[in-house]
Amino acid sequence: MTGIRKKPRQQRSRATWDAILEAAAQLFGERGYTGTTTNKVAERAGVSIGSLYQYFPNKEALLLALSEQHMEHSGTVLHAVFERLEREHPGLEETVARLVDTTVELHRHNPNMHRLLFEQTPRSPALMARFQRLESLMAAAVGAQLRRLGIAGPRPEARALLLVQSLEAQIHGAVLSPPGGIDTDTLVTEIKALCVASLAS
Amino acid sequence: MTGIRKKPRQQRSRATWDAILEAAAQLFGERGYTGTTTNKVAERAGVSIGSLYQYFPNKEALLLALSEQHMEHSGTVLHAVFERLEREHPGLEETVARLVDTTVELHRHNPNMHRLLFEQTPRSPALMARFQRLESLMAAAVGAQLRRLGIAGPRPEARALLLVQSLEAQIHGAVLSPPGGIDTDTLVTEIKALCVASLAS
DNA sequence: CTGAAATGTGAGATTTACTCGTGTTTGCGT
DNA sequence: ACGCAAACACGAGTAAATCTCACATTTCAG
Repeated sequence: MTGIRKKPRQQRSRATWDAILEAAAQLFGERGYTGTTTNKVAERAGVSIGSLYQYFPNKEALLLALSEQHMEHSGTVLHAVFERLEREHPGLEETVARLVDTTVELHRHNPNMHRLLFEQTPRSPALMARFQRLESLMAAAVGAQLRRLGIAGPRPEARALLLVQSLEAQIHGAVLSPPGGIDTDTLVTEIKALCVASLAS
Repeated sequence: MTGIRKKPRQQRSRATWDAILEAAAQLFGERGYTGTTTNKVAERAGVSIGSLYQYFPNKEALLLALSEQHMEHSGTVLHAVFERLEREHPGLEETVARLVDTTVELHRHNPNMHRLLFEQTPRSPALMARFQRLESLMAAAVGAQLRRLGIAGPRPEARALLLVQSLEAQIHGAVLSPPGGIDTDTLVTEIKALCVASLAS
């Protein structure tokens, strides 16, 4: 049901594993999740359908593996930003700006994958669990920044979690569903302003 | 592709129409969207599979019809709240409190339907369009409140839209995915506080 | 070289969304 | 009351997709 059926032990199988995921990423991006069939994924990857099911127990497992890669990347990038914040101790405005800007970049970098994971996909419990885990990590890091800036308030964890959820939703909307009449940059500026205002007691 | 294939003209057919949607709501709630089959929906509704497809051109149409009902209800409730705000002109804090509380109630009222529409479902273009339309209406109404309170800022539409997205995400998370260690009421209180702070210039 | 484990194969079993030809009920003009 | 056209209901059957399984091929340690 979840994740991977068998881990590759030889390079040969690692290659087919990669080929399958690469083909899945391409086809999901081109035709959407429901629009791609496992047979077509196997075909484009140049392997038999049997090989696909040797490594991924079902279609959703392909999506989960892709989400794993994507979230790992996002986690790494954000981790670097938080480390730099710990080193340089910038003020509130600069801190918010850096976090918002990198999150915007993460959304801009591969919009298809983002749309795939957060819009076109039936969010299974497994996928939701992965997402919430990343959200928790982010909230913890944001909470640390709030404490550093002395604006953690009476409930640091709650405040941090809400900020993470808010920014995620706002940035996702601003980058991926640019609404009529307002351009993305305007929205990003306003996002930063609102966030700073809500914290500057 | 979209919506309804044939509108009922006799009471008899109206009854089967209702039975089908009721069965769909139950099964979607119990087994999720991908976990329920149209055949099972027809079976539980006590009608033949042919009858189902007489009224709903495909599986997704069931979901769309359900979302229609749900959003119509939400729209009505929120419309009433905004009308009352126009009449009574409460201050910022009270305005935010009323909007947050009713949104929380809407989420609490039928969590399964909410989860269904916003988590378990592949968000088709049709569904996304409906959702964004509701979001736009909300943003317009919130914008009017901001102007009334004299806190619209330089870009009222942008600010209103961001507030709507933020509140939706935060409340959705607080009510439907109560995170470990923090209870819903604490989160709701903090949501109001953050929202008011971000607007009290 | 050899055998066992790992990897690869693809026909087909199973499931599911959806169609279509046919039968039944309802409303209505006469 | 009668008949008839339109609305409604039916369910076996079709096409297409997911996933299995019995067997073939490759790799590699000893």
